[in-house]
Amino acid sequence: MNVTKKTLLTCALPYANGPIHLGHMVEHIQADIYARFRKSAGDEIVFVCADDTHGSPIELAALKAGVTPEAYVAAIAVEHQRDFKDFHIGFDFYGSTNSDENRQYAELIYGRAKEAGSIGKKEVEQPYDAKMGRFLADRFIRGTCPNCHTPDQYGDACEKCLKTYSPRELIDPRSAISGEPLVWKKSSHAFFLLSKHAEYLQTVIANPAFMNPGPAAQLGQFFEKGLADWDITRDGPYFGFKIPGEDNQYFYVWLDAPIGYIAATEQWAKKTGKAASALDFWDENADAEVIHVIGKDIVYFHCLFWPAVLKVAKIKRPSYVHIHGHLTVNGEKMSKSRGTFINARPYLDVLDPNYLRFYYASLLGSGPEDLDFDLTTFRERVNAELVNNLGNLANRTLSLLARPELGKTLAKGQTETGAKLVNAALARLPEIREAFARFDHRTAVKAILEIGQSANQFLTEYEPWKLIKKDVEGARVALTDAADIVYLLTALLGPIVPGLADKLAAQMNRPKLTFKQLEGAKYPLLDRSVLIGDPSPLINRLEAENVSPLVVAPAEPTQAPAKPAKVAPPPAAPPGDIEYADFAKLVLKAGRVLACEKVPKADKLLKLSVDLGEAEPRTIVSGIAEAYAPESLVGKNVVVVANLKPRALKGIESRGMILTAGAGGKELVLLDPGPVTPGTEIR
RNA sequence: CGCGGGGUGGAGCAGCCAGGUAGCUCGUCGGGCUCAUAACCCGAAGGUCGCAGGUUCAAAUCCUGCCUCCGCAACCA
Repeated sequence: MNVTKKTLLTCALPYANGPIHLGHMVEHIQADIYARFRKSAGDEIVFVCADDTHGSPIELAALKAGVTPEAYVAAIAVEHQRDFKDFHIGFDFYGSTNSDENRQYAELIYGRAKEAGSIGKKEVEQPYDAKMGRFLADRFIRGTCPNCHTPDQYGDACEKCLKTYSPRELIDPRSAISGEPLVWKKSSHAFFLLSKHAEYLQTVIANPAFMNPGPAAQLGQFFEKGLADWDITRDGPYFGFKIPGEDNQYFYVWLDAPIGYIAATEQWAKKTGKAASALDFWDENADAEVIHVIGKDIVYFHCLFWPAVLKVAKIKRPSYVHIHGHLTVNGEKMSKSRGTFINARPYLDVLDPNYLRFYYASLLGSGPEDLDFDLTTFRERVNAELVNNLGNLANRTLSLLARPELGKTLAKGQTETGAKLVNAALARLPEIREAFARFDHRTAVKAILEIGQSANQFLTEYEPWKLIKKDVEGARVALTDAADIVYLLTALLGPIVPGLADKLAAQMNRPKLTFKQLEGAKYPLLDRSVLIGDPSPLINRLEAENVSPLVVAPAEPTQAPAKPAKVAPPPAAPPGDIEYADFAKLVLKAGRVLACEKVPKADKLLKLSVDLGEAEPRTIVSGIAEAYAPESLVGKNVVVVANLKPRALKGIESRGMILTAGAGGKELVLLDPGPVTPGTEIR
């Protein structure tokens, strides 16, 4: 990646059907750090993003909410932008894929792909709801299982006998939306002929300057199987752009979503006048770089489809795709049922964004590894490194200088020891620059911490708090040298925690430094004739009670999202309190385990026979096999939800649910109702 | 043989791609300092770098095999 050219930087477009969460922030914070660093270094870089607004999930969500899709995504856009702004994400522009600019570029690109012979037509026959006038995805189809004849099963698999099939095999298939019988309808779809570009794509992804070799190797399997052509048509009703020359057909959302990068650039150009058009960056021959920052889940789209589409459309392909890992919370995937799904807004309600920015920066390397958000680690790391090392350095230095004896005045002279201290810090700049430039933010953080430590050591050595009692000028000299390092931190911390860098600069009563200024600089950095300002603690320590509200009480599981395949998993608003009447619906009973065995070919399931004081023992399948050996359960008393709708698991009908406490997997204990008669109701 | 990622002092991680001093945060123990946000500074204890082979003057790092853990997917009502 050539860092001297003007650069366009993008984040993946968040899908406009749910709020921004801390997983999104991993991406946006690391990209923002990169953008701020490049700007501080004097490079020309434009940072854009947009909401991804099209597709069936949004169309149907709007339908359900009783608003137009346009109104639906407009409301989400306001929330998204507020969340990003409050995390200090400094976009130059934040747009929407539902824009005129995006339509124009989508049509342009489609037209050029067609001219280039990369669009094919194919007749496809799909399930159709005649009453609603719409084609149906498998999950919107219900019917009787062709294998076991259980009624009301999904279009692709039976929950009872677990056989998978195609909707065509279903007996009496109906639309889940209207209940109307399914019909099959033919439709002619446009396909992007990806298979024609296999050779080109293989050379693109093999270039280590284009993408990380790990994910590139994973893409290799697609070439082995042969690249599948890509259906880019969706029949109406659909929320998206109509395909030119077609009646009721739209571009598939994944076609126009990345084109949103170009459209957002165009919108930025129009708004600011800083470029004639998006083509200043995106033209095949433009003297510019395009960098995408994406999660490892959407590598396929960005590294295979997208370069091929751009090539046939004669548009510049990205020079670098930076792939990052996902966020885990307490070592596991974020989970609503465990209360570890943390949205951006609830975080902002309780904590300063700089804590999270710093924490992420301290963990982010240049590879695609996941990173973990653990409340204790988060708190300790932020306290030790940001608050104690750096924040406290600034505070102890400035508050001494602000004492009446010194009167906020800096020393005039220079010292050898000061020169040594400051020049040693300046000598680290090339390494810090290189780290930021390859998104290796944690290496930069480490170097910055070492600079902070050097100044703390310096203060311990010269003890200005002692000197001030007998040699006021000596104290002033030592503190002035330390303050040079504090001032230097305004530049180094700027990309990572911009809010704190600004605050620090204000306390020093002068503008914050840029990387560019720093790179030509030598000791002394401070203009000695300017007084410092009023010091105060830069940022407070995090106590356990500050962070504990982040992990909320487990929310009730929402309806299972069938196929979450988009950029952003859509978190629904957590339900509030329930009525007593809802609780009263539950029938909880004590049961005794009569027999227990492992379910074959299932790691987590045990099949139990439980006496509930009824005529027959119940068969219950429970996901506790990792925590309990089957034989250890026989004779135990357990708490059972007795009136849960029966459900087939691995082909066995489970009639009830056994209650446990704990995170799941191995960390899980059975609730014990005590020595009561089987069948005793629990209230 | 499904795909992928790990196994480094008590905990969590970096170092591995470009072999040559085992590093960081927390914790433990001892000391210093007392300006600062119970902070800062110094020192100590503690590691067969999962196991076994191989390459090499030299392996945490490269190669081979094995063990093991964790994600994803299929079963957590």
